[in-house]
Formats: sequence, C-alpha cells, structure tokens
Amino acid sequence: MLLAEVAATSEAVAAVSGKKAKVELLAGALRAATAAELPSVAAWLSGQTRQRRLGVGWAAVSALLDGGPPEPAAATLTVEGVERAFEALQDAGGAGSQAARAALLRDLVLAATGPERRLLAGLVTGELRQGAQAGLLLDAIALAAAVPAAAVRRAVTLTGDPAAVAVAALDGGEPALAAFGLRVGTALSPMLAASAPSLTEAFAKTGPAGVEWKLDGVRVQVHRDGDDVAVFTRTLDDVTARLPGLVAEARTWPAGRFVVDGEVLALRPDGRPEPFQVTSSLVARHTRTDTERPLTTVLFDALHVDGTDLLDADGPTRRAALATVAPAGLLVPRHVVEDAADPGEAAAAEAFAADALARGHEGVVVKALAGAYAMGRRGAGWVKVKPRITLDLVVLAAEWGHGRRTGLLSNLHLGARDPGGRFGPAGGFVMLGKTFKGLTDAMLAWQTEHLRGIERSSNGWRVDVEPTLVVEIAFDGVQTSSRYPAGVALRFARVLAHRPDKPAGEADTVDTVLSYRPV
DNA sequence: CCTTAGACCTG
DNA sequence: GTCGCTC
DNA sequence: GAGCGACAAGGTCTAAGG
Repeated sequence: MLLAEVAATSEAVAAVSGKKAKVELLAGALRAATAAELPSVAAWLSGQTRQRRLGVGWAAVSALLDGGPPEPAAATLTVEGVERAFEALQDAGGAGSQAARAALLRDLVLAATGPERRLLAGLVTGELRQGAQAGLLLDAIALAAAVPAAAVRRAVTLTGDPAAVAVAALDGGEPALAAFGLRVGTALSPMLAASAPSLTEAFAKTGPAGVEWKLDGVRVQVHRDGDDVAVFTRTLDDVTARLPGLVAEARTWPAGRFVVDGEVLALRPDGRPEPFQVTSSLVARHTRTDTERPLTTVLFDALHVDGTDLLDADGPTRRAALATVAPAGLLVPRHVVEDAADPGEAAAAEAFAADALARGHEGVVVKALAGAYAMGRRGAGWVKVKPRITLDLVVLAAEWGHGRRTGLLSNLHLGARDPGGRFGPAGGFVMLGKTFKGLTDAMLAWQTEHLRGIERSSNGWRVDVEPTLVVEIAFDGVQTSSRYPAGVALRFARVLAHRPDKPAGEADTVDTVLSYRPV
C-alpha cells in the first residue's frame, strides 16, 4: 500500500464534517491494508505513530518545509517503507544522531507529495487535525470488521494497543476480540474523572458514593506477579525504572498478584503534600539519590487481585479487595455517603472535604458506589470537586489563534495591578500567565473586535493593547515560575467573563495573587 | 566545563 | 489539565 | 455523552556548540 492512499484518506476525513462519514472513510482504508500494513495504517489514521518517540518534532519539520521544497512527480513512498523510517528515527541515538535523524526525515519528506507531507508533518508534530483521533478509529475498526464497537473499545482499553486490536478484529472477528482480557503486567486505560463545582452537584451525578481525598501527584497503575512489578502512568508509559522505592515496597505487600490504581506524591516531614512541581520533578528524574525526598504511594482502587478480575465489580467490592492487597495505611482516606439528601450525611461529607483541603490536598473525588471500573472513560462514575479561585485581571496582550480560531485573538496575556511597583513601574501591571480557555465563539469575536480597538502595537502574532480590559479569571492556584516577573504563574487559568464595565484600576493586585501561594 | 535548543513528559 | 462546539 | 481541538507551564533528558 502506498502512503499516498493513507494521506488521501486523511485529507478526505479532514474534508467531511460528519462523524459517520469520517468513520466510513477510515474503515475503508483499514480494509484496504494488508495484515502487515494494518498496524501502521491504524496508528497513523488516528494521528499517532507506533513509536513512542521519534526524536524529531515541530522544529525539524518546519525547518525542512520552510521555502516549499519541490514535490516529486509521483507518489512512491510505501506504508512499509515509512514504517521502517520511523523505526530508524526511534532507534537513532548517541553522538551524531541529531544529524542522522534530520537526514532520515529529510529523505522522507522530500520524497513525499503534498498530501503525504501534510500527513507526515501531522504525525511528527502530533497535530494531524483531521477531526478524528483514537476514538473514531475504534468505531472504524468495528465497522471494518463488522463487530460491535463495545467489543473493540474493551479490547483497546485492556491492552492499550489499538493496532493489535485492529489486526485481531479484522482477522478473527468478535471471537478474537473476546480473547483479550486483563493481563497482569500489561497496562490498561485508567478510569478518569469528570468534574463538578460542588459536592451537591457531584452527588447528583453519582448517587450513593465514596468520597476520597484528591491528591496532587502522578497517577500510577501498579502491577505485581510474584517478584515481577511494573508501574505505568496515566498514558500507559512504563515508569518502573523511575520508581524503585515503589517497586520494592510493592514486593512486600500481602497479595502476590494484583493490579491496583493509585497516586505517588512527595510529602513534607509534617505530612502535608509538596507542590505538584516537586512531585513531578521527582517522578520525571531518571536517576535517584539517597538524600532526596522519597515518594509516597497512596492506593485507591483494585482492578485485579489474586486471580479475580474486578473491572466489573462495584466500588465497595473493589475497595474491599484493595484492602487485602496492601497495608491499611497506604489506602486513600475515604468517607462513604449513602444518602446525600440526608442533611447529616451531607454535612459530614462537606466536613470530610474541608479537612482534605485543610491538610493541603487538592480536593476530593466522589466515586459512585454502584459503578464498575470504566476504563478510559471520563464518565459520571467519578467526579472531582476542587475549590476555584477567581480574580479580576487585566489583558495586557493577545495572540492570534490557530485552527478554528484562525483570525481571532485567542490567547490572553493576563496581568495584575502592581500599585507599589514591586516588580516593575509603580502603578503598572505584572504578567502572571496566559489563557485561551473558557472563551465561547461569541466572546472570541467580541474580544477580537474590542482588543483591536485598544491596540498599542503588533508583531504579527501578538497584539499588545492598552491595559484597560478587565477579565474575570478562574484558576486552581499559583505555582512558582521562572518565566514571570512576580515568580508565580496561575495554574489552569480560564476566562469566566469580560468585564468592560470595570475600570482597570479596580482589578486585583499582585499581592492578592501572591497570597494564594501554598502554605 | 557550561549553555542552549528541541523533544517529550506531567497535571 | 479546562473548556466549548459538534455530532 | 462522546469526541475533538483550542492551547498553558514547568520540568528532565539528549545532543550540540562554545
């Protein structure tokens, strides 16, 4: 199969708007691939490569395509050849490897026609933007193989390997998919949480629920089979080698064979959690020193224990199984609410959540007692509740948007008042970060118009404006920053509303922002 | 030796 | 990670 | 309700350049 066929499919998928039409196009390409080509085609048509890392990205591609190098007269690249090139990119390492990778990419791109270049660039940068990703590819596999989508989804969430599932589905149909099961040692898609602004609204989604602390760390899935222990992240990355302490600890737990779900984080000597930045840095590091802070593991779910799969079991059953895996001190604190309409129970839940916050944790996750473990889903089974901070800040500049936001001023530079001149001229504004979130199409249109009216200067991608427009911003907290003058940046900032009625002189000050630094 | 660019990972 | 739009 | 895409910020690692 020629890469041109895959590229043409991707172009066609991008050109149609309906999901069904996209799925049909994807399914057609999957059917046309041979068994050997299918893993590559399935991966690429969901915007991914089979290689976890290629070592080339946006910069390498844009340097190559800059100046519009001439295209070949005919399409010659094959799926198999491109797959081999991707393998070579992944395998390149050591001195001189950057040049080797650049040469590999250059050979590939210069041999590619226009649509093929668009596909290759999208794969390398991870931004294919054809309006279909892994989710629609699952439907396409189901359609191509004439099997239920649910069977495909289950197999993919159990293995994390859509390519293998595609091969099994088209080759062996539903019986082959049914043969996929939970395997200790193979990562499966973790269950995700929706969010709600309050406990009351969370309970409305879940019904009777267990309320658990929400810990601000890194999600881990721990597998043990005897002495074999493996640890995976939320994206199924294998981090076993980076967490030797957890591996050793897991070998001492009472159960010999299990898959459990939890979080690792760094705690201070007083038991309060370190800021996420500290935990993240410890987990990311490939080498350990004896003096650095150990990571603490907290467990909150069990997917398999000593021969029993628990994916379809309810919450209390899984929690009871978890209690047989590890010492009680490692289990996340949990408070069960049978009837949220009962004022006493509701008050107790609020007190439990307030205590979690008082101890420095992020909030709570409300987990339906009745729910199964919904792999890879962000459904109503788990609902996180975190406090929200809002401030009135001033727009200092805005950046032009991309994709569906092309032609609109999107990313806002946010500043707080600095009346005392702590970080710049007295009476000026201190930048605290940027955000593009929370803006509706109407808000984008309005702010583009308004900001152009108060434009001060422009450099092609950024428009600096008079600091007069106040925006109401919600965020989760402040984190330390080396990028911004006040030494802090807002975490997960999003726009709630424009406040053209409010004078910039009444916006919040940098001192108010600094008061939200963790204790 | 140190600095920098880029890729890639996390919430 | 959050949010809005589309199907 | 699910899927997609709009993009942030900080951190580590690798390779390259001085």
